[in-house]
Amino acid sequence: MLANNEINTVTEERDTDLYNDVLHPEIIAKTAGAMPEENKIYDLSDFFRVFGDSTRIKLLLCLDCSEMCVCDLANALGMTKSAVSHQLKILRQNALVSIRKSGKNVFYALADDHVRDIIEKALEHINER
Amino acid sequence: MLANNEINTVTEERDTDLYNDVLHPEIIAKTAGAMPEENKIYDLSDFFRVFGDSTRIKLLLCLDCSEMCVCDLANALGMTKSAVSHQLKILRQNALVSIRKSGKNVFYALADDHVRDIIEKALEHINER
DNA sequence: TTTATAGTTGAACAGTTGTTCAACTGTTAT
DNA sequence: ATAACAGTTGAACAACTGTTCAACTATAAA
Repeated sequence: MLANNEINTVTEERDTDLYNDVLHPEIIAKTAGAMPEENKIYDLSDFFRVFGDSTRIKLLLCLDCSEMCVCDLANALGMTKSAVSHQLKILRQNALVSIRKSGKNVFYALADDHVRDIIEKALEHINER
Repeated sequence: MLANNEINTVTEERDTDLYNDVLHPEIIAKTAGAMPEENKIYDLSDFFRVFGDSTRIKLLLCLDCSEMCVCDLANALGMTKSAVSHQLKILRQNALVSIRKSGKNVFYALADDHVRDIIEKALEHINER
C-alpha cells in the first residue's frame, strides 16, 4: 500500500553541505509565499504516485473504455486476480474508481473525469518531446 | 537426492488463481483494441512517477514561481544541496526542467507549460473530493 | 597559488513497493 | 450440504527509491 509519508525525514545539519547561505532572499521569500501548505503537497505527490505504476495505468485505461469485473481485468492484463485486486484496492483508496457488486462479480469503473483529463495531458507532454 | 533424469517439473498454471475464464470476451476485446502500445504505457507511468515525490513536487512549485539556483532551492526546501541536486537530476532526465549556467551558479527553470497544467488538474481533483 | 563557494556524483543504507502464495469470505448452482 | 467460482487479504520477498556522506569538479575572489 502506498504510504502517506515519504522515505526518511531526519536531517541533522552537517558542516560540509550547508544550505544556510541565501543567494537571492527575495526569490526565496516569493516562493515561500506562493507554496501550498505541506499537507496539500503530500496529497499531490501521493495522488501522482498512484499513476506511477504501469499496472495501475493499464487498469485505468481499461476502465476508461468500459466498466469491468476483476476477472476480466486480470484476463485483459495477463495477471492473476490477486495482483489485480491489490492494485484495485489502491485505486479505490485514492478515490479513482468506484465499485458495483452483482452476484459473484465486482464491477469497477472510473470514479470521475479528472482521471481522463490528467492522463490526456500527460500523453500530450510525452508525445511532444 | 534428486534423480538426474528428472528435468524440472512442468510449471503449468496453478489451479487456485487462474485468469483463464473469460466472463465478458467482447469487453476484453474492446479494451485490447483501445489500449496504447506497451512502450507508451511505460512512458506514461514513468512520467507520473516523477511527480510522485514531495521533494520533486516542491521543486517544481518553486520553479513555477521563478527560475532558481540550486543553493536557493536547497534553502527554500530546508534540504542539503546534495539531496536537491539528486532530485533535480531526475527532473532534468525527464525533460521537466531546463538549466542556465552563470558563473558559479546553475539556474533551473520549468521546461514547458504541461507541468503547470498537470499539477493544476491534480489539485482540482484533490480539492473536489 | 590558495581559499571559498556552487554544484555534482557514487556508494551505502534504510524505508517502500509490487507480485506471489496461501488461506480466506461470500455468492451461486448442484 | 457441498462444490465451484469471484474476489480479497496478509505475510514474505526481491527490487526499487530518496537521503546521507564523502569526495570530487569548476568558477571566482584574495
